[in-house]
Amino acid sequence: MIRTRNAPSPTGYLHLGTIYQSLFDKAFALKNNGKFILRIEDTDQKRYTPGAVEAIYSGLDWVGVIPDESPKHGGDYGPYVQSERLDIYKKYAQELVASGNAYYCFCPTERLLEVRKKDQKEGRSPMYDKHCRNFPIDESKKRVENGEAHVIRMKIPENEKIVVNDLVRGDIEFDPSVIDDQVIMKSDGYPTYHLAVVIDDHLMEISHVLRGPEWLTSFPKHKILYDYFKWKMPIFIHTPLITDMKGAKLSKRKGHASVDWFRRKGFLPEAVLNFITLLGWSHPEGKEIFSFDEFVKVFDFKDLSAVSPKFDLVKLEWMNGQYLQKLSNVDFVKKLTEWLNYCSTTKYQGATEYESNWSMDDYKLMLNFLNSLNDEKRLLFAEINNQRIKKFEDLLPLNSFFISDFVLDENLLIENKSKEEISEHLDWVKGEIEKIEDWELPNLKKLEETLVKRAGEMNWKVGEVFHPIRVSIVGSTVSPPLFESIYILGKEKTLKFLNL
RNA sequence: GGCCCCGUCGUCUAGUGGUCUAGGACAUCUGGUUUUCAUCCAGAAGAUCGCGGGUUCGAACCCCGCCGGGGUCACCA
Repeated sequence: MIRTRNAPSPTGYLHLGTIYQSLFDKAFALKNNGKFILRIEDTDQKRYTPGAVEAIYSGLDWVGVIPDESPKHGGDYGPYVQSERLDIYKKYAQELVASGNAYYCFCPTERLLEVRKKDQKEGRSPMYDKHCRNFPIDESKKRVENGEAHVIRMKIPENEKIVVNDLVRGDIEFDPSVIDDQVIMKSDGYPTYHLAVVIDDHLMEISHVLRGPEWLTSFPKHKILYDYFKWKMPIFIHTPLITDMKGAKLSKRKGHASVDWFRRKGFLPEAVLNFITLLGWSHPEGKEIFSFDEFVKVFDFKDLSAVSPKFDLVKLEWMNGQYLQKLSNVDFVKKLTEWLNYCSTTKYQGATEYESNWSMDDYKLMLNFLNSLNDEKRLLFAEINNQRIKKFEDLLPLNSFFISDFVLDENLLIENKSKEEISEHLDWVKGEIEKIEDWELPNLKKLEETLVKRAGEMNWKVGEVFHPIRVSIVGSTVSPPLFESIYILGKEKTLKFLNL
């Protein structure tokens, strides 16, 4: 039975890396008729953030990577929250102490700090000096019973090379002298990651462990623990580390470490998923755009690369644009409305403030505007915008005239003509628009054709005829198709703006 | 600094000893379509396969050294 898992800790917003790993986990499980498990690793009470668990569910929901087992979805291997499994860890830790593979350590923090400082001063890697390692067990037990503060450390076997295996990297060898006698039980009775993962992955019968490359260095500790327990190890795969364009960890400042950042920018979850799928993996046929279902069919853990890819936002934008274009107008409107709703009713979840050219009012204004339109106009709005934007957030500069006023720049309007010429021209257009009784698109398109002819008669370039109309109505030289926009805007408003 | 991982166009990558004068995609540039902006179409430029040694008739692909980048050295995960 294939069982994969992802085990985020609830320490804040949902990190991109979490959905990156979950997507591979889910795909591999789906392909092999297995299960994808979500476990919450909340053994660090100090870093626990309320709401973080909800953020994990909501982000996973958004991209459609749904766990088969989790605290929320249930399952036969629970509890799926580590803080509810304390008794289990305690039992196994004591087993380790009893078998002589772990020991009580009473060193106070100050001493640990001193040892560390000395190591650094003398140019060594800071490591615990095993001060308590060989205390007689009876004596240690007595001290514990007397309530003395203590932790439990695992013993790293001396003089024995530790070899671990990673599916994509092969065997990796570690010298035991560089491995610390790791604390596995903290003084507060919580286990550390190292003990908890090993126990949980075993008890939950995880067959493949996919995790970030930052775990590579502590991998031997986990292997030793598996050996101590005489448990069969799952297959391990360490993913590539997604970096920013400079090659460093994804920047919290720029925001794109947070899944919610992408959601708020107006990226489609399918596009985000598709894009990160291509980081450290490539389609056997070289395809770039494909559905998650198709991905599931061809994906295998062993095809993952070990290289750390840089996250190219520009390419994501291109891909999102491709997805946006392929949407039907109905779906475009639906997803846009959902997005506006989301942005106007939720708070950003990320490490920093969210920066946007949209104000909270803009979201609401745009939503109201869309709702005020009839179906035909709403669909037309989608039609004229869907190939002009890369993400929903790009909609505002192009369409702000629909929802807010602007200050007209006369120079922009007149350009190389005279004020009189432009004014006369605009008056003529205004007159023609006033004449339109049935405010239907074909009638406006007719006017458009007339305008093209009129350009010839006036000896103006075609563009010169449309330019002033666009500027006076839109307030900018750039807009979606003019007459479609005018149609959506309505006769009244159009007439109001058509002035010099 | 020790240890570990990684190293093909600016970026994501294909490539597993001869078919590589290294392929694709994004970005860039040029041209075309076009009433703006886009889209779309056509084309161009861009990689001495990190460097140096081997092995081999032959290496981007195998071996060694170096260099560079990243990760990690907690009672955080």
